[in-house]
Amino acid sequence: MSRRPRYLEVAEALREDMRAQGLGPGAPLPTEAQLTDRFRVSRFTVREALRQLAAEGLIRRRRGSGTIVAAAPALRQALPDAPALLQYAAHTQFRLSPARLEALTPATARLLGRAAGERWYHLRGLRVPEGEGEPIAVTDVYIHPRFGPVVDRLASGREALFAQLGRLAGLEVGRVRQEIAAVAAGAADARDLRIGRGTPCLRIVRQYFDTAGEIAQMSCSVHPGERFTYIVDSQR
Amino acid sequence: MSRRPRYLEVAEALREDMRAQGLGPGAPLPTEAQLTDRFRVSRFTVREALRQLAAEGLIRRRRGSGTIVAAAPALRQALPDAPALLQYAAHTQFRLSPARLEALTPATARLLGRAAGERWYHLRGLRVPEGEGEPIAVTDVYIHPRFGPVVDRLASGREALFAQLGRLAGLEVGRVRQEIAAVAAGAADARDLRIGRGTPCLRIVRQYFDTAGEIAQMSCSVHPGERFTYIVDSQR
DNA sequence: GAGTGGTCTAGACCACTAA
DNA sequence: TAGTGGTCTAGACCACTCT
Repeated sequence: MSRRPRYLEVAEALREDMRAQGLGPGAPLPTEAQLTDRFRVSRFTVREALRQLAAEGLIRRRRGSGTIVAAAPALRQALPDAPALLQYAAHTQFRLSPARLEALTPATARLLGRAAGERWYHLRGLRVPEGEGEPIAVTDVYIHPRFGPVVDRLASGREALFAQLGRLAGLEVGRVRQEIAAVAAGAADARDLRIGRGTPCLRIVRQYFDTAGEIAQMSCSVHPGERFTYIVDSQR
Repeated sequence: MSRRPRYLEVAEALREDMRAQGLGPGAPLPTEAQLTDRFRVSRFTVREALRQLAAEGLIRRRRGSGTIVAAAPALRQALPDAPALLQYAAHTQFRLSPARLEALTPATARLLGRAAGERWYHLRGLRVPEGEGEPIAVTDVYIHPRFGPVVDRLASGREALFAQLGRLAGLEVGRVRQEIAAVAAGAADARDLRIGRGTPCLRIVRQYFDTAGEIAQMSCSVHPGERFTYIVDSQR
């Protein structure tokens, strides 16, 4: 068996197919039987691959009817508990600007619930799908000055910034507070996201605290409404 | 084969186990081998059940190590009923239209993740501040037909519909799934909320399940962005 | 080394959809 | 009625964790 699970390779091949052939919403995908033939794998493996794509919101499946490309290829984020939060970067990349120590402007301070003039490391990042596609989010990240020794080693890529901070500075996440609102895209965000000004967006402001209760990082993400859906699943 | 998939029954039995035995975070669950013996099913069925629980965030699995109860999402305290979740609910009222049994339109069915043509009781409500002020949300509520005997006794007021259903029909909420997105206000919603068409809004689609895992109620709320913010506070 | 969960095969029957 | 995806069985080998 190869190092990478077969079903992930099949999923990747299907993603590439949809991209290359420019399949739009509603376009049919091959049936499971056709895929087992094409990839020379069992139905189990094909179904695992399709399950993966369905979980990503890329396809929809209906018994008796078939598999089609989903209406809105939106990224879906599930489960707001911290571990899942760190993992949702799975099929996306985060492109970072260099970090700079800056004073919070009054508007930013109000948004983040801090005092204006506080100094934080600030960087701006764009989250894009692996391969190709429209940006999914633009994020302003603020990192507490006590992490100064490691901020220059934060890298673009798949790993979440908070996970990198944990690895580099031995930080453990304790609590995450999120504030979700609908806003109209501003000028800078609209440009970076390649959308029109005023497009409805989800704005998610997060505050990360370590296990001692000290605030460590804050971020403000803006997601175009049609490219992102936030899902919470809770049990009593 | 029974009408209800075997793996859902296994999942439900395991949920009941965790509840009855009061298993806390980190407590080990039986191994897959033990569960195949106990329930007399194949490993596939056991794994589907465990996959279900993992997707709900109830358990965590690690190869070589075993399956344990997951750290509880801190969200849970906020979820028992909608008013506790929505901070403003204490000072608002909910004005209802009468419930009518209707077939889901294709668009609504897609939004709610159901099949078009399914028949549900439908009512539309407007949440307004006590005293005076602009509406805070407009909500379409869908109630499962099995509650037919009590839907006419649902009343406008401060008590959440789900709480009323619980009181009138002896229903207990088991799981709540919420899907949050940013959308532009449509014509009908804009009129009811007295905002302009295209105004950014938070759309929250909720699915309520009873303790047996059966879906009981669904709702779709639309909040003008500047009148509503959704806050999640999660603790590990 | 023993035991765990992760991946995978080759079958089978079923519920549902669409022609 | 033919074909789809959903469920399920009985096996197998593997990567990983713990002791």
